[in-house]
Amino acid sequence: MKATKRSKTESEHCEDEQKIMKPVVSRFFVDRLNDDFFANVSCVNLAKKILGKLLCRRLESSGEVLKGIVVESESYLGAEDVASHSYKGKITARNEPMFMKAGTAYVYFTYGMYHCFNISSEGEGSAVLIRALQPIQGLQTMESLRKRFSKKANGKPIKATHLCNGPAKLCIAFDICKQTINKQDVTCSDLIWFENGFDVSECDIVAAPRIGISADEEWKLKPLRFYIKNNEYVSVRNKKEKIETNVNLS
DNA sequence: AGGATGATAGTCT
DNA sequence: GACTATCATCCTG
Repeated sequence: MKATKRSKTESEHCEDEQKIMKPVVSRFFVDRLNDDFFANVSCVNLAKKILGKLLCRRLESSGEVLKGIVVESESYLGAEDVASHSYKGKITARNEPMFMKAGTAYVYFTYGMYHCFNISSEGEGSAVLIRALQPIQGLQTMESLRKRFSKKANGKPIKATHLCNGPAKLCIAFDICKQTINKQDVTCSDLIWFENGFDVSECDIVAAPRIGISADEEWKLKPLRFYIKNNEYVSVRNKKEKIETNVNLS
């Protein structure tokens, strides 16, 4: 295993970020998903069709591009969704990106130390939470970012299946934080974007209840979580799903 | 392989 | 002051 060259503190990292304005290399974006992909699609359908697509992240410090296949997502709807930050149509400083143009990144901070990454969608206050990725490019950097975060620094390697199998884990592995990524437009940002990856047929999409919802019984059970059937990279907590209902796309 | 628990601070009431 | 769209760690088996 090669040694990592990253050893910057958080503050140095942020300084670099402001200094470095690297030219955008067009070949990065040949397969980028644009407004055609994000607009005019319901939140639920966006959550489904983003499965198999590539989440791409260019690190400001090194210019390295990390990539991972989206294998798990969740829909958070607008005013009617008890589990959504936009419940009752409330707009706050935090959830503002949920109300912005479809394709806007919504990064929020939770549990005192973690970030979660969403994409706003059509539908007032709706967004899609990216819950898990199958990493395909830059795994070594992802691993060092994960290890840097959990300062414990026991040298144990992290298995590829455990690198991005959770909403906060993928944010750590992709260096996604509120300060740099929140409100980025993924259709034109050079820090974060999506690319065409693999077409996932409808019969390979599983719908299930969302994770970590404690509020309302009805909304807790709604099948608004989607993942690629039998994929090894979905978040660990949910491999014990008992009910796997195939979804009808249309 | 899986259950229990503590960490830790932004956000909202 | 209460509650997190969670995770790493420390157990048990």
